[in-house]
Amino acid sequence: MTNTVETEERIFDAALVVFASKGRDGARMQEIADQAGINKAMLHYYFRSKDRLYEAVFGYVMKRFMQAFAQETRGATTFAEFLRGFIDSYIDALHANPDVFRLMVNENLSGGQALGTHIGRFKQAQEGAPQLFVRKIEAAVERGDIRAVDPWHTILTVISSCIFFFVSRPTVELIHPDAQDWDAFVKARKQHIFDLIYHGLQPAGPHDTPS
Amino acid sequence: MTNTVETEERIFDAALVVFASKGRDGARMQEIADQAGINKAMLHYYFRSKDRLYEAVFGYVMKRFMQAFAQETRGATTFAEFLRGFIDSYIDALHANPDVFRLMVNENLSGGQALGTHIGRFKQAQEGAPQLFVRKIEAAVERGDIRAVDPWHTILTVISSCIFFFVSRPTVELIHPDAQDWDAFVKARKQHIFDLIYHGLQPAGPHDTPS
DNA sequence: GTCTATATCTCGATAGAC
DNA sequence: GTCTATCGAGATATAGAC
Repeated sequence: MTNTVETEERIFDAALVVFASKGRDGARMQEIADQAGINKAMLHYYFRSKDRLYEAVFGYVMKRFMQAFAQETRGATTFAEFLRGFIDSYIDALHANPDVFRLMVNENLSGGQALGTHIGRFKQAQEGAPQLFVRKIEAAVERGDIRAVDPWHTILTVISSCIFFFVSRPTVELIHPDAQDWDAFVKARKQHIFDLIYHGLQPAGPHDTPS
Repeated sequence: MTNTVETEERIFDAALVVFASKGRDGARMQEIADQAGINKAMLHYYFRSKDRLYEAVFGYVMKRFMQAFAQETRGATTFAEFLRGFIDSYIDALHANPDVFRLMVNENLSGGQALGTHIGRFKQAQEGAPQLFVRKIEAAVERGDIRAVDPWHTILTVISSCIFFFVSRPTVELIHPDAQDWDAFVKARKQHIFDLIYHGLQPAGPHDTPS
């Protein structure tokens, strides 16, 4: 009777949070219902089963994951601008919706069987796939802007540096001195990652670093 | 009657694998028993409950995690040697026992409440803690061997680069062209991480990179 | 569409024979 | 110490009133 779309979204958002934290098997339907502020029976009314709910949420996660790659960095003229734009928008996406990426990691930890279906489109996606990043690096190498590095390993290192501290946030907050103010920490981390990677890619010899 | 130590170890190893994959709540005692090749009742005979079994396994994981930091790199004279030694031994530890680190990540994803107990010793551990790494960086900065960087962010970036590809192995194998031969990939990744980070830390101006 | 009540099954844990 | 059998709590899922 009441707004059906809104309830479905509430369920969906709640499910994302719980699945991201506990995983497909560890999640409890009751906890999802509580988090959504509705009754347990509604979960089955909107999504038939726990598995179907998970599949729906995971499909959304894969879409967001691909979009995070495709963030608009085409305005960039120099490689430095491109790299900064990529890191900034990728971390912004993580900061705005960390559970999207936590769920991806959780799925990987438990074997990643749900990946198979979605990863196909991922590989052949026109723009926005890792291929875009790889081509940018290869072009910059040819131009002599950066050293000759393996582009696949490079993108993996960038992604790792961007995602991992969100995934292990509890440990980071316990160990890292500055992580109490999380927003400030995230901002500082953006700067650090760009700075370190950009320097790491510079050709040997004298060079300046963009701010 | 038969070798009690061996059975306990079998259970322990099996529990590590299953907990690392499914997490504390997602893991099933039946699956652990199957993996260990023994009966379900034995789990409760050796460890009273699922929670106690988890605590035992997680305590072991924390110990190994700390030890991975403390890998012997004191023979290193130059900063380059130290960095390479750290990356190599850290990735070796991961390669030999990936589930140790997967469980750590899983615990973090589900809130990391089990961390509190163990992280205390971790912070005040004499040698082998991140502090060792941080001091090495600070010393190298003072000597002018490397640029002035935030040591905490730097170690976090190194650790991220070393751990993350193990954690998301299923995705990496699907996307990354060279990851089919995992052992070779791990070896190549060691080299890449050292190369990129080391260059990233070099002072601006002419410099050579150790092989 | 939303709730209560309940059916059905799975899982953690125990009892007891050997 | 190791197994089989089973109990009881808690989970998913459904039925049915409103």
